Amino acid sequence: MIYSSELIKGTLKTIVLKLLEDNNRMYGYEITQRVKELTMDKIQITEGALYPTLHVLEEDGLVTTELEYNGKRARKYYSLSPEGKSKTKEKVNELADFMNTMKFLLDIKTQTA
Amino acid sequence: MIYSSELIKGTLKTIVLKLLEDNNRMYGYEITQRVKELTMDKIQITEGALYPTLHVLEEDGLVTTELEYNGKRARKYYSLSPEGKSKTKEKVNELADFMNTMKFLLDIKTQTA
DNA sequence: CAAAGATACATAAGAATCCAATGCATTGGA
DNA sequence: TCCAATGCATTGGATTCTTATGTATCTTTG
Repeated sequence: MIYSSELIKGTLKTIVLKLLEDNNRMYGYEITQRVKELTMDKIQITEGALYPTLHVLEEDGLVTTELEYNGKRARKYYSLSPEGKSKTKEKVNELADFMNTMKFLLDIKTQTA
Repeated sequence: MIYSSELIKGTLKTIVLKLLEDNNRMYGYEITQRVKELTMDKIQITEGALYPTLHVLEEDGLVTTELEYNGKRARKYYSLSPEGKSKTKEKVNELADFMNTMKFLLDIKTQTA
């Protein structure tokens, strides 16, 4: 099963921030592969979605970047800034809370009609 | 806490379908109030989001409608069609699975670097 | 050694979805 | 009598993702 794309909306930024929190620094392609691997192919982040998101995170000062080379192959490493770290905690907490709320909604069987 | 709007995206349709499954039939305003009440004001569905969603569900044949009057006050009741019922199970299962995946992602603390 | 696939960055046009604002009308209570 | 709540709905705009495309390098395989 691959999740319908609408489900991914709104969670991408939080996923990226969380991965960066856990891994110190990562580059774009690595993020797509890591997510694919961790979710057993259920979530496949496309590059067209990821790169704009990373750029926004950078503009907002939540991540810093370092460009490095493996031979001639460029890699742009992303790391959380101090603001990024606190923002990550916020976003992760919010998403965890949201999921609890959703779980509650989905579990409801009967209603006072 | 009110969830940032991005989080609601992608889950609205499933929430509405699930509520209709549990309650047999509901009208628009009732849905907004029920969600607000069930989530302790954390999820507030705006009418500009709800009505287009309901109309799409109707176009897709997932819900049927009945217009009724309380005095002169019109109420449009929505009910699941047979397709709507099976679609609801699909969507709820998908969302439950997605939430498990997200929970897994958010719980990860250390990574093989 | 040539070709194909994987790695690695990026942008652009369009679709989808939600938000904020607005509008109209009715009902109930202060 | 007036305001808040109820109840429907639409519109313009913003945000966010998808699909498609582009460039280039590295690695593996026939």
